[in-house]
Amino acid sequence: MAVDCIIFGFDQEELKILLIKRDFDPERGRWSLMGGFLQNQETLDEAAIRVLTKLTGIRNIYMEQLPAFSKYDRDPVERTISVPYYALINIMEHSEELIEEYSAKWFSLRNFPQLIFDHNAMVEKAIKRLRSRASTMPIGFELLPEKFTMRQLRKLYEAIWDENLDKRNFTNKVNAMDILVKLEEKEMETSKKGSYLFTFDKNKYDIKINEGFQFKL
Amino acid sequence: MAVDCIIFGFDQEELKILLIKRDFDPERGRWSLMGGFLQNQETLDEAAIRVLTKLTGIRNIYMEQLPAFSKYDRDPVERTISVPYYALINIMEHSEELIEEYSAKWFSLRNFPQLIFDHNAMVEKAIKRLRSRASTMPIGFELLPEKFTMRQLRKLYEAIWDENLDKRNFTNKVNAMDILVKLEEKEMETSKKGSYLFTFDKNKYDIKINEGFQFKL
DNA sequence: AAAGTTTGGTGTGACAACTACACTTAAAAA
DNA sequence: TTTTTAAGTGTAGTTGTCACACCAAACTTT
Repeated sequence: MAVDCIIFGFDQEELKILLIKRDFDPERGRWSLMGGFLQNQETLDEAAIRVLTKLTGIRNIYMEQLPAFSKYDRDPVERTISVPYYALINIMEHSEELIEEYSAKWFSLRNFPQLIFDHNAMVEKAIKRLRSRASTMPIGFELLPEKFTMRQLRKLYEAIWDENLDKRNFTNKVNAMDILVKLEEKEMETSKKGSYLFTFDKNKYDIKINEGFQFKL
Repeated sequence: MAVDCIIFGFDQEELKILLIKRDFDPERGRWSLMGGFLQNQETLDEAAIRVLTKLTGIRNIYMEQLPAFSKYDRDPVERTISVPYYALINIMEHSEELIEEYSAKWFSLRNFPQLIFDHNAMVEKAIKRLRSRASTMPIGFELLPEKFTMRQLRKLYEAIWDENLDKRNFTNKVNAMDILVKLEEKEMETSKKGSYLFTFDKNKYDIKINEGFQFKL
């Protein structure tokens, strides 16, 4: 039993995945998802957390289990059933050292290499799941820094769904949900005028959920 | 590695699950889900199909995998990771003989016994998944006979979501999707006037899906 | 044969949500 | 001072959703 992690990040207005270059057999030298075998007394979730932290150095990563891949010859060495997890991280927080240690690299989702075994299929499934989850759960914020602009948020959703979104409608929808806090602070990098920063108010969100609110984008 | 099946049926305007009374150890005599161990060269899906057919006698059962249960001591005998599958069957088609062979019984979802291990949690997860799937995919028909009345369809969704639905709005919504065929035939059991029978037009549905249609109830 | 009972079948108006769409503002750069 | 760039904002038209009530058909009862 193994777990494999599809690690998503968001940078340069693009979705990225973190892949490792294998320096071990089989398939040494090829690109693959970061994975690991299930250990004694460990749940699958725990194994995934272990693998994720090992590669990124981050704790408390958002992740979700996907359906298992179980074809008996999917791994040529020995029968391995792999449970994929997709994970969302703030790409700025990962540890450069660890990434180097594992010869890992961020790839744009639009253009990444062929992976070993059935890992490409796992990535496909992960994207699909991410797309549908992002519509109904506030998981997008996991991919952004603590403070973010409306533009970043919109570009993120455009990247996830691979479609353009109307600026005003998007802002209106997000504001209508009333789960963000608009800060005094402005971000001055991407424009001369500067744009206000927001944070996700998890507390307020939880309260609203209890009152029957439903996230929807 | 094992699979466990949450088998749903619909009868008497109620959702039911099919449970077996174990005549083997451990937990002999208690109620549980029907399950089985993964065999050589078999995928998890194939294992689930095998288990489902063994108990119901039906082939081509709709089923979907749920996240694995992997606590290391969930099974007291030996470490077993179990992948639950929920399945939807037309309750009229199951084989009475097989059910007897396995001392299986249909229970109302509103009132079924404590199950072994973590099986109750599996049922919980299955219900949740069924509820959300039923909103966006035409899987309800799997629980009904080939020909069904509007009332049956509505009562089914009322049972799945555990809420009352307005008769006219439901009919309007379903008709607006235009994926059912209204037959000449009437069903005369439940009313004096008789009510028209419908079938799900899978073909038409597939065509509409390709054109961008999205099932929604 | 008339009245009663039961379930089937149908339409509309009010309200909410969604979509398309364009100009002004702030600040830095030229 | 002008130009450039992205930020920020509102509305009208349309579509979808929801609440809601009566007549029809056929059998049962008296």
